[in-house]
Amino acid sequence: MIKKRSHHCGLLTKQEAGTEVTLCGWVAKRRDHGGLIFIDLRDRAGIVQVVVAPESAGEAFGLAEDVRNEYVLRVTGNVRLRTAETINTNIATGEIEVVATDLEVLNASKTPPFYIQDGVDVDENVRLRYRYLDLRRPEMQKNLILRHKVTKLMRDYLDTRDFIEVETPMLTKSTPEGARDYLVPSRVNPGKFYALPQSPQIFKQILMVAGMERYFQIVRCFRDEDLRADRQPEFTQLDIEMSFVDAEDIMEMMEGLVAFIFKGALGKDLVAPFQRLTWDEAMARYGSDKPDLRFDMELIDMSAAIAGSDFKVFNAIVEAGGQVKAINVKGYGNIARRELDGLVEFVGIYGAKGLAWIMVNEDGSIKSPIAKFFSAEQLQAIVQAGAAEAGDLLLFVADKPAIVAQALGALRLEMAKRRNLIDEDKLAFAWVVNFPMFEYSEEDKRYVAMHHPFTSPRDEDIQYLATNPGRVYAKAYDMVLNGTEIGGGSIRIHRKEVQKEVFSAIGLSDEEAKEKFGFLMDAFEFGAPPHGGIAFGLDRLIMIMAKRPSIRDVIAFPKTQSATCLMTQAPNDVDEKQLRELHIRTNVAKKEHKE
RNA sequence: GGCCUGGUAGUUUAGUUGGUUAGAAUGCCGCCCUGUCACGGCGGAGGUCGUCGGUUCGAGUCCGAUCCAGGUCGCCA
Repeated sequence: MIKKRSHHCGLLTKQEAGTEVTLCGWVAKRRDHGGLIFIDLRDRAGIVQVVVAPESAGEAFGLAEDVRNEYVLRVTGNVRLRTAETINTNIATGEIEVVATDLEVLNASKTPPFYIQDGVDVDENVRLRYRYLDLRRPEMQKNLILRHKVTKLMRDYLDTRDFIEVETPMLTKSTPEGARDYLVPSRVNPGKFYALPQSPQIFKQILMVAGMERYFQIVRCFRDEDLRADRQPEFTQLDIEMSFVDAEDIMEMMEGLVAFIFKGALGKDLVAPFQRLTWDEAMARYGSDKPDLRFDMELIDMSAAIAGSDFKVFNAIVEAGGQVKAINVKGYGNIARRELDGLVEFVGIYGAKGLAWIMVNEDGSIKSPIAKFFSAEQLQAIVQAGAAEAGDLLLFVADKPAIVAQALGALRLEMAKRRNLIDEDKLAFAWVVNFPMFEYSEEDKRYVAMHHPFTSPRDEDIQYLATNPGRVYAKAYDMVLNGTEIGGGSIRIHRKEVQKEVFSAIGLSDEEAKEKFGFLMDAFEFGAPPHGGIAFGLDRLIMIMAKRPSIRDVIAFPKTQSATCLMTQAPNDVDEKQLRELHIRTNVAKKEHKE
């Protein structure tokens, strides 16, 4: 007799012993002893052992003999306590088993290309092609469930604080400033294109003008740029905007949100407020605007210690406005020469032309190819500045400040990994505040907005907008967790004059500004409230919470590094007819690539 | 666009200075097995060595090109 599912496999306990249950799930494993068959049956909740024996199961036994991995079964049977010798402590339901009385094969399955279990080491090609099997693995299901929990907690937290979730358009206007847009041709407007949003930035600001006061949206965003472990062409943001607040109000609200999420989803208590670092300080001490604060190894400025030496290389760089900085890799004075050569190459990736080193031997003597350029006193000063003790290794980069920061910042992370200094259980939150408003683009020969051009300059810096954009700092803040930027936002400009000055500072003429953002400028003339907000990268946040190395593991159907989907084969060729309707002709030779 | 790593049975992989029939584990198939949970025993099938071209008497191995995946620099307001 066919019965409806009564329980989940993974949730059965000793409580159910002696009762009849009906389970539905997939065959994780079959162990056939000839006259007795064990089936590990798996559903979303977990695994339970089903025992099929001729004396209790009758005709079900015959069916069980032909069952294979990943067959879909419905099993009715009686829950029984296992005898002491047969208890399996490795699974949650190991103290019980289900003695089948009836079994129905709901569907057969081909032999899967890989094991449906955790910790499998399978090529990403195969995992992505058979994503539905990859997602059937418990750890992947756990990731998606965690993601669901987090977005629910976000909605709960924001709802109780009077935020309104509003949807903004997916088909919107291209704004070439910033990342490349994904474009969508318009059939009814020949030759014209929509852009998929890089973020709902302008819409959420307009929602503030509209008087929503507190807005949020869990929203897909699109950027047509190269992919990374933590970058996908479509990704999800928790987008937030508030009126009548300052930066502190927003940061405080977001600390509360993050604490609520970590408590609710992982049971972890966070200590707020988080550490605050100015951008200048973060760059100086860690060489990064998203420092990993789970370990120390700060960058040390050696300019004073090396002053007056005979080392022409260092002197020339300092005279040209450069820096000499170092990190102290504790206890690594015994590094192999070969590895040291590798480090020179490593910093080269980031534009550093060299890497100098000083080892402090166990007897306190110095070993270094640059030691000869310094007097004994100078060497002593360098060792002291670097707080180097016997057995330590000092690594120096001398270059323009940006390159020193980049190279030494990356080297700091690399050495921490090699020295195993990173506590994977640690959660190091911080705010990086006071970003520069602009950075100079060598490529475009002009200043560009570091955050985005709607970010408000600090009040005291507005006076320099026209004369010296380089010294203007912004009311911008990033939330950093374990060296990853998980959120970034700012107080916005709500006055038209200031917005105009900012546009002009980045070389945007009145006409261009009007053409690109005229509707925003117009809106600002109708009582725009002071406002600000933030956007969190949901994928990155979940990635860290799930302790995964890539956001691909927390996105159900991610793209490969070349932005394709191995399961659906997107993107693909389309019919001539479709292109004609869209008034589009490509200049790519047919069948030139891809098969 | 640059640099780096990898591509060998379904899967994970070994493969030496180029040399006979490309080896293992696991999975799969068949037979046996009533307390296993990485079940066990016996037997078996399964490979265009990513693709194309070149060097060579001979290429999984060397060279060139190319495709795919991953990492990374640039890029990502």
